[in-house]
Amino acid sequence: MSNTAQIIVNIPTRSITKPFSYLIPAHLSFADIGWRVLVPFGNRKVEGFIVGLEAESIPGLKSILDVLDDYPWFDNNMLETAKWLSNYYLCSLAEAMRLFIPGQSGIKTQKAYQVPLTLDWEYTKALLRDKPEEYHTILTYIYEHGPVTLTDLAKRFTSIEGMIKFCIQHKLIVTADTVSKRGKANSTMLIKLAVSKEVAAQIEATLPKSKTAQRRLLQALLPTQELTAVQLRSLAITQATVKKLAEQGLIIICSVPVFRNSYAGAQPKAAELTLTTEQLQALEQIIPAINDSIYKSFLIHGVTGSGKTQVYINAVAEARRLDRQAIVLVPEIALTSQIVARFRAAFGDDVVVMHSKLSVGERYDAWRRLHAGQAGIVIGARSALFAPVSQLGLIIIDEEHEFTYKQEETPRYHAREVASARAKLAGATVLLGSATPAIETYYQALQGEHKLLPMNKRVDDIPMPAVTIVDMRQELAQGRRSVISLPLQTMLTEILAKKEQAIILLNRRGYSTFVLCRECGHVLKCNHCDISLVYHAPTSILRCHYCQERHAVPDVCPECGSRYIRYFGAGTQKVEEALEGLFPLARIVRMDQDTTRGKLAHDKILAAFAAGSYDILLGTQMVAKGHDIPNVTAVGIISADTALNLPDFRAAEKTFALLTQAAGRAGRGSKPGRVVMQTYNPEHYAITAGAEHNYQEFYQQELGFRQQLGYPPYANLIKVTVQANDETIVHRQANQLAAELSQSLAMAGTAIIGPFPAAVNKVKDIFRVNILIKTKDLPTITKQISMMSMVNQKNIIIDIDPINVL
DNA sequence: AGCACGCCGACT
DNA sequence: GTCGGCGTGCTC
Repeated sequence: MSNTAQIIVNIPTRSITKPFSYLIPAHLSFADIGWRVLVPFGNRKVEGFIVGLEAESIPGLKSILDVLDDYPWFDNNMLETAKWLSNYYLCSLAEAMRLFIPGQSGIKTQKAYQVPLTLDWEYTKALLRDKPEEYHTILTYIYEHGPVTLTDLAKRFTSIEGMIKFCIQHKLIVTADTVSKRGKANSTMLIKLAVSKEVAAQIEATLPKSKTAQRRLLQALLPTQELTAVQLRSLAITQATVKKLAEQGLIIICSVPVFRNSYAGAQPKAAELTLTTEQLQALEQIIPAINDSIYKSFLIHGVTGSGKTQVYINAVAEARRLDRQAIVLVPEIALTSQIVARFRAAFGDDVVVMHSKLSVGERYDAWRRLHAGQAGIVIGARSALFAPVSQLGLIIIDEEHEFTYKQEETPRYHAREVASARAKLAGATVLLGSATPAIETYYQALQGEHKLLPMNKRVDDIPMPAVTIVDMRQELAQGRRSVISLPLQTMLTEILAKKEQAIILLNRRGYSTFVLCRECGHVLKCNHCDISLVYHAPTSILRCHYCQERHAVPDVCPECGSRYIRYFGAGTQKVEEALEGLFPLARIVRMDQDTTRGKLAHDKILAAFAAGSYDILLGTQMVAKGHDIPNVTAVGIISADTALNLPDFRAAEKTFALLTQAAGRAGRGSKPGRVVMQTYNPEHYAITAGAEHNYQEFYQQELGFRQQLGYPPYANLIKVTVQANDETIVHRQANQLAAELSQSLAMAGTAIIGPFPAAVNKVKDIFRVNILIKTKDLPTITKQISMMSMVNQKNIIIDIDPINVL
């Protein structure tokens, strides 16, 4: 008999790594590995996850207080995935397991106090003699009302802090936190016939005429043998009648969970599409793999508009046919309503959509539907990867190169890596899709880690748009200083005349990107961050895009007192102004973080644009994603090298992906598309290859660069960031750490680079210094690091496979 | 994460 | 001589 459980307590800290042992009380003897429980921990009650059982009991153990669900939350696959994650990304098992819990924890704890039963009131009176009257009043209140929450006390009395502290110190009150389970299931009544149809019919016939309600209920039950609460209400049958029949043993009253579903409503099945040859060829490879139930990974390298979504849908249909579940990851749910709509059209209520706007309750319901097998497909951002699907058959990652798949807070996992780990453990298929695969992914595909499935043709053989590169240095040489070059202006004039539409991309919001004093060269910077302030025109205010702080525009330069303060660099607002000047009759709509505050703002703007209410859509990278508007025949890229100038090794990759994606928006209908790219680096391979839609060319160039500098895929990176609010301390600590690392990680194929200050040296008054580790043997190095004391230091961030090294 | 224990500065 | 600062260590 195992009566002891090993439990990971759900506390968000790296310093608790080992499980704790608790007794399993007799009434909870069913509790097994994977269950979520409530345990006493110190003087608190916390959530815990059972990860092991052992037979012998150690004396003095505390007991599990309760279970949090009526089934084990973690199955073996989820537990093993969490272990893998904690091991690979150097986080605690608790931090990894929390990812699988909606809202990170299944309980809500409220601080509460009560008076101990053994309290000596005479002694207390003496103790409180020279204290304010309030002390006694509050103590009496706590005594009379049992455990009283801190919020309740704060509402009723003023300045309770000192009193609480005093009482705890003298043991007049003790903490007795109140714990409530989160995301309780809503349930509804369901009544079932407890006897056979024949018997019921017989009884119904013999019932006295006066019992009309009971007879009606039995009659109603005869055809289906069960009725829901809603049906009972429509039959006007009361609770009393139901109770009567239940007492006679004719019916059973059950409670069944109901699920909140903000996407409810059956959708019509989409018409079967005729697949292209390339789609069929891809599916010929994918479908057998799903049937095999052995891990296999595919990379669909498909140009924009080649019909990847249809391949996803058919693959998911196959998994569902085999009664296996599918996880579909998209970079950002708000920007991908089209793919969600297509899945819902094809699979109706079998689809569960996860997004950040769902309440914790809705999230719980979605999770429960998946767990109960009531839904088989989950679509969402990277967190959907942790859905409780027990029959995992397929994981799809759309636009796999997107940086949003990397979580930028601990645990700093990459969805692609976790997907492959979870799929390996489940014997599932992974399907990655992109027009511009990440260099690492494509490299792995060529090494045979992913089966490569090329899709080079657009659906209906629509040609790729023709791209013109405009050298902005030449524009300037010809005396043109506008942010809109002559070729771009010409293109826009032409398409406006034809009543076609255009998208303009500029990866910077605001009006101007920096504000400079022409007298002394001083650039206005944020007080809390080491970054220049951005001028926002409509409000005439300077804003920091890192800490969001607003500053008034100074009349004179704070350095030299000069009045020559000028705005430089173009943001979306400035381009909007320029476009309005050039095309006063054109209807222009701007889409960036500043205009998409609301819940469905993206969708609204895109829908209005798609419906033809605007001629030009202008915005940041969000205009380049997830839509398909046939009347868009022109795309203008104001500054193709915005991302290129970042001092990061992925700058070229990011630029190439964005250019390709933006260009792909043009000419999706019957009319051919055109693209104008403005740049100061017209000969850079990210730009030239982007203009030619030539991934291979870009890949070869970029791979050479990566090899030369020993960057991924030729080595793995680990970024160690030291943070502190004192610049000298940060540097001292970083230097010390770098020395320590060079010593303990000294081996061939591993190099320590830095410390060097982060590109934005200070954010919100915190200084950051990075140390970069390059290694060809990641498992050994992570193991070494995991034994160092720095893994427990909270001002040190360890980022395995960082997405940037800034 | 909390919370207690513990060792050094400014106050009745 | 005490109140209180936050460094260190523990929680089954």
